[in-house]
Amino acid sequence: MNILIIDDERELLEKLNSVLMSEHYTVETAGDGREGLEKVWNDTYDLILLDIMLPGMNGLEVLSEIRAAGILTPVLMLTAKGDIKDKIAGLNLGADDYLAKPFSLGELLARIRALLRRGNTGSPVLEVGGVRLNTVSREVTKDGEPLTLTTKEFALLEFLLHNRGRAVSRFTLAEHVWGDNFDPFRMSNFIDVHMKNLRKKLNFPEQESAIKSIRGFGYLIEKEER
Amino acid sequence: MNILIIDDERELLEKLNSVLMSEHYTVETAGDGREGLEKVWNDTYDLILLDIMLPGMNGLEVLSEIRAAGILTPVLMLTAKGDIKDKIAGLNLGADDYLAKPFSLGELLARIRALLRRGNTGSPVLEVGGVRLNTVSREVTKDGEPLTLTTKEFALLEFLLHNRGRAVSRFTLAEHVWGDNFDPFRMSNFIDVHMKNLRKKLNFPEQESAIKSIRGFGYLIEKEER
DNA sequence: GATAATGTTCATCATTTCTTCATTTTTGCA
DNA sequence: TGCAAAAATGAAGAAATGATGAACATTATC
Repeated sequence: MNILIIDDERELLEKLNSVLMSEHYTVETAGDGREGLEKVWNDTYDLILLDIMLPGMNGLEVLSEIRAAGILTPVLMLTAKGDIKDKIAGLNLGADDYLAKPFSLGELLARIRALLRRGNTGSPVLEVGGVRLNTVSREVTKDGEPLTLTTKEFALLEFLLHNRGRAVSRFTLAEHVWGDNFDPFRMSNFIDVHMKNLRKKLNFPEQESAIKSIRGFGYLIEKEER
Repeated sequence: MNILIIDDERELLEKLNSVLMSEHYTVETAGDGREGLEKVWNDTYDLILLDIMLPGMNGLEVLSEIRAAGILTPVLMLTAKGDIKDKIAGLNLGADDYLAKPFSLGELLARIRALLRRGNTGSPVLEVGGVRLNTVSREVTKDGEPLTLTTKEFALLEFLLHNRGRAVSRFTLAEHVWGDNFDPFRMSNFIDVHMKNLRKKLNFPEQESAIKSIRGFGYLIEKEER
């Protein structure tokens, strides 16, 4: 999961960055609204953390631009304490949640998880054909038996499950799972290799892998069990 | 997807033209309001980019004429920065979005995509005579039974369905489906071959192929089911 | 710092898909 | 009706894709 933080307080930025990284999110940062928007146009994020108080263009303006462009990525606004006016304005503009500074990291993480879960059942457990993936405890089981997935394998499976019924291109997969650290020009077949290993661990019967290949495009976990 | 740009700044016009072409849109341009309207009467577009500041007839007048004629094509207005008055006037006249100059190309593309997505039924499923093509999951079925299309077949069918009711030339087809990698001078009959294979898979009864041939031009999927 | 675990690159192979080409069929029109 | 251009077709070689095993590199863990 790829998160963009737009905030001008360097200290907070770095702290958030390291906490979110340790929670296995892929993180990018922007120090002001302009830079934030630039990133939003050029990349795909699963969540945006947006400070209202920003130099130059403020957070509400940034949000309004994002929504005007039809980008529906969930946005979690960070506001100064008690600034109810901003809160209301933000929600009207299409913010998905807000959090008053200072906030506890635990609360922030809880809200992030809630937003990332949205659109799904609301349960932190994603499932396909006997395989259950718990996004909170990060445990994966097949028919009750625990499986040990590596970080990348977990992230790939999680992303595919989040996008069930949607064919996901290799490029998108790389953007979300590898974030900034992938160079679209020097693409090798590392995604294929991880998929191979993942499939092997999931161990579905021949020709019935939960993860379908879409030739010339990418991968897909179907919406309905067959 | 067919886009009309009405703008008098030649430089901007050419830049937009080349960027949109490279994104596989079909683009036509007009240098003033008169010429723009002329094109609007004679062709069907999926989106119109309209500069407010035009010599002679201004953009708002053009927009008003278009809407007065009952043409509902989405219009994205281009305005000078901060010209709120124009913005409001434009939205009242039926503009669908506006963008202040100067703008980043990424932003423009994001808004275009947003508008084009709207224009359709909203559903990601395109259909013709029992064949359903899901643009999101990239699955295709005929009467409920899954069909396996190759990348090119899928792209061709998708493009024809997106342009239902419009005859599509071989050249346009090649531009959109093959993109950069096609050389208009070394044209062979590869499109015909793919169409043959596609038709065979869609397997419509004799003489009733969903895909009609337009002699000397290209192909067509009719607007209404017969 | 050694060892293990994980991630990435590389070469190979089977398979699918794309393109070309030669030939036949259809179509529009003189 | 007959002709020429365009389109459809079948077959075959060329190109591409994805799966895979294994080597190599990097990172984490003790």
